[in-house]
Amino acid sequence: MNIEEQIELLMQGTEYGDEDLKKAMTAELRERLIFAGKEGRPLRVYCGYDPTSTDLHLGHTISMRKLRQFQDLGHDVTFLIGSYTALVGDPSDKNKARPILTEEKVAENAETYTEQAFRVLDPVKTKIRYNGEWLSKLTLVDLIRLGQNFTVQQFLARDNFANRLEKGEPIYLHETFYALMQGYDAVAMQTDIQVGGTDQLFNIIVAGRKLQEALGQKPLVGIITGILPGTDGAQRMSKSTGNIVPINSGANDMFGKLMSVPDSAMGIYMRLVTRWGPQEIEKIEKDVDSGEFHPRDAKMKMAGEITSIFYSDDEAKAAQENFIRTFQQKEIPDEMPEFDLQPGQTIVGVILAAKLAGSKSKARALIDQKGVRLDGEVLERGDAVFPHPGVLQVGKRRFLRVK
RNA sequence: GGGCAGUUACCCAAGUGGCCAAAGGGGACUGACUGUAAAUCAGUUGUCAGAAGACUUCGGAGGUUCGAAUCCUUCACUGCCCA
Repeated sequence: MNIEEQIELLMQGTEYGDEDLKKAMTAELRERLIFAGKEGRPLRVYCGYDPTSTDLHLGHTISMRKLRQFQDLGHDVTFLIGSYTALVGDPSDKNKARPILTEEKVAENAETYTEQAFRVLDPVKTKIRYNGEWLSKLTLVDLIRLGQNFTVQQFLARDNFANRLEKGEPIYLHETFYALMQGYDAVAMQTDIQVGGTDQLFNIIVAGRKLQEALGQKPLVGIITGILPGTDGAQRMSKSTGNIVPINSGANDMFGKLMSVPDSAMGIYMRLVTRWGPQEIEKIEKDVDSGEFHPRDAKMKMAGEITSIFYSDDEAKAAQENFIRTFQQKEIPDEMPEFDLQPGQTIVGVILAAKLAGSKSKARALIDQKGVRLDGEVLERGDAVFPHPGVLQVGKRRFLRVK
């Protein structure tokens, strides 16, 4: 791959919110790549992760995909665990202050986090470091010196702070430390390239670069990846909005969730999550536009590609077949949870016991709405004794084999 | 430290003594339509009861009243202004 092709790939799916900034970063990236080629030294690339949760979803993997692209091009990638920054809680992606985690919890989370991350990254080529390594050594004086590089106005200009200020919501002082700490990470690792989401724009472009410059280093190049919308296609994928595609919930589930993503979000999913490069993606989009490729089939291809990143190719293929059978041909899926019927148990009782509804009222409502079927027959009376063993379907996608 | 305002269901938000299980919106769920897409239409959304109805809920605790989300006291939390 020549330099321009590398740049095209590495800038795929980036989002700077400002053309000039993007141009500047592209130019600096080019400069670095040329430099690296001449010196014969790989670029030092990192992305930081706060192990605040352990259930990773597709949104978490975007920056990992980007790191992987650097890895595949032979660069030196560090997976930085924000053991110390997690203690503060990043204000960037929330409009509320985050609860502070304990050190034990952070260590515990880090383990499951990296294990999942290595489905995207190359484990052999990845360095893992913890930012507590250097942040724990900073003294109050050091912190004050770091703080001298920034003004309060710069912080207040950030979207999430400005919003909260306007809405009259609290902004805690310690939240402003976060950017300083992250900027110092870049200094401590003598970073060439830092990868992060648009929510990290300030932390990367302002804090990291400024501190490096102040401390006599060449300011890093920020690769700012776009935000992945959730399965609703609109809001950012996040656990609290409930629109996530978890990476650990099985191939069938992943495939199905990806198929439920609106068409409008396909482009960004392809750019941010798949292993495909710019040419492949453009071809798919062109064929869909011209009507040669049915959007549904394009989405299936995408869902298959993504599923096979996290599971084996065979599992991905099986998930696709299962999807076609269940939803396109309306047959029952080959795998579903099982339930042992107790004598005398009512229909509502079974739904409740199998946790297909949260309360009796909800279960009754589902039955009233004709949302409950047994072997394809709509069940009318919830209080009746469960008629006979069979496949119970609640809503469109929940199945239960009652024995 | 002082003054003022606020805290309502998953979220936003109306409600200022009975007609309040609590308007409206969002979200979620179900059905129709479909490509399990989007859009659209109809419905559901505290718990229990087959219906009538009963019970628990409006930041926490206590009180006034026949009756409180609404009034009083107190505590906690948040914001704004002043220092």
